[in-house]
Amino acid sequence: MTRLKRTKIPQSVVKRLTKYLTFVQGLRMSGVEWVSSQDVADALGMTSSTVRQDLSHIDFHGISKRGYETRGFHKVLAKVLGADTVWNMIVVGAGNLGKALALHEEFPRRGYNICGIFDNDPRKMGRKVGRFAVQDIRDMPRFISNGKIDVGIVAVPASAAQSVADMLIIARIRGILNMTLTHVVAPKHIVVIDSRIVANLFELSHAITAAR
Amino acid sequence: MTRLKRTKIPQSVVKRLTKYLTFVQGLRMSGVEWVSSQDVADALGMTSSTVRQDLSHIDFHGISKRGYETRGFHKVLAKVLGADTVWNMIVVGAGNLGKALALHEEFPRRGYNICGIFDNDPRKMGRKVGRFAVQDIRDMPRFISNGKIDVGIVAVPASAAQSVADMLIIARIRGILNMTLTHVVAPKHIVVIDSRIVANLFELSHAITAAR
DNA sequence: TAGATTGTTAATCGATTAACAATC
DNA sequence: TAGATTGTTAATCGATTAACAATC
Repeated sequence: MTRLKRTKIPQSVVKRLTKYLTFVQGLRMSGVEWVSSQDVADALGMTSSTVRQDLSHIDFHGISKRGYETRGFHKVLAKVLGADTVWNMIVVGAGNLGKALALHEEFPRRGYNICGIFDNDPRKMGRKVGRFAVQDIRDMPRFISNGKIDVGIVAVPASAAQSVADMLIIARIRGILNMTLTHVVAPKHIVVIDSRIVANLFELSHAITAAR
Repeated sequence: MTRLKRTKIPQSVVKRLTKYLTFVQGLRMSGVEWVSSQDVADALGMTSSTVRQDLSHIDFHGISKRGYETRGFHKVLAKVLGADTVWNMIVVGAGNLGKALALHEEFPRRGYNICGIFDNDPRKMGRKVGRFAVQDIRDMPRFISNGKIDVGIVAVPASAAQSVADMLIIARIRGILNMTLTHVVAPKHIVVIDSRIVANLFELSHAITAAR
């Protein structure tokens, strides 16, 4: 039974672990059984030193001359990232983005189950999004406590982001995926991760502009 | 006329500039005319030192005792991030996520215009996504060169990500927004920014798990 | 065995924070 | 003026890379 290490893994390392997970999963699907730190580094554009240093945060070991067994590698990465368990999520905001996320097959395929979608617009309530009917946001707190919901995805207009986050926090959600541009404030026992697509577009247009 | 500085701005700084832009835009909308580095830091959960250090990369200056004028601050951030110009984008992949992105009002509102959506599935071709008909991916290269397309959003299954990216690269796209989990390889004159929502979910479930 | 590759320590590099003189 | 706040230099902190002994 693989045990997690006590020490906190830096966020920079966690971000790379998500890349390793995807890469190693691909290798397994191709039937590759062993991979070296250099292989990983080459595929993902980094140094083998970084790969080995990152793995030192994890209770998993390679073998000299052979590298890492993909099976165990994949398994431990999934465990460390929480990708080996099932998570219950709700989507708040039934606009185009919220609806798409509620329908995104990739999430349940990976154990991130959508359990409901909420909005505050009465005209949207009851409308079907796949197998879900849009629910009144006022029913959200009860839904969270009844359904053991772990994660709330915030896909509302920026102006409503903080108040929706506050509702989620009061309802004792464990984590928030913030899809809005707004910075969301939360007590530190609640995890907030930003997934701000427009901010990524800013980064992109900056880099294009800056390239000469 | 505001001039951009010569030196390259570190990516860590650029990421924070996107937060400043959103925050300062909100201030302007509320009619606030001046903001101090401490105000920004408090709102976004960082130190005032970081804010001032970040601004040293930019050709914009505050005034002792008053801080920064929001109008100029907003303007220079928009300029540095390329948010003050119009960008032409296409979406590749007409699944739920691709369709939602093609419909996302936030993008054109901010100058990131969707110009078309492509897929390789003949059953999807011709179908309407808002005002767009899904086009054959084989017509993509010509569309890019004819339409002065700057950015390609890759919203296809992970297995197709690299080959789609290669098509975009050959067609001389300037930047790629990668929505898939896969690492995308590109020559260094092509900007690739990852916006991997599932990876953000991994980060989230890791953090929830790691919190004791 | 010989040599490839790990795991870890040490060196380097970069990013964040602290401190403070300049200044409005 | 007095004091708040900038801009920048220096100090600290953390992350990445290099190097190499251990080892399979």
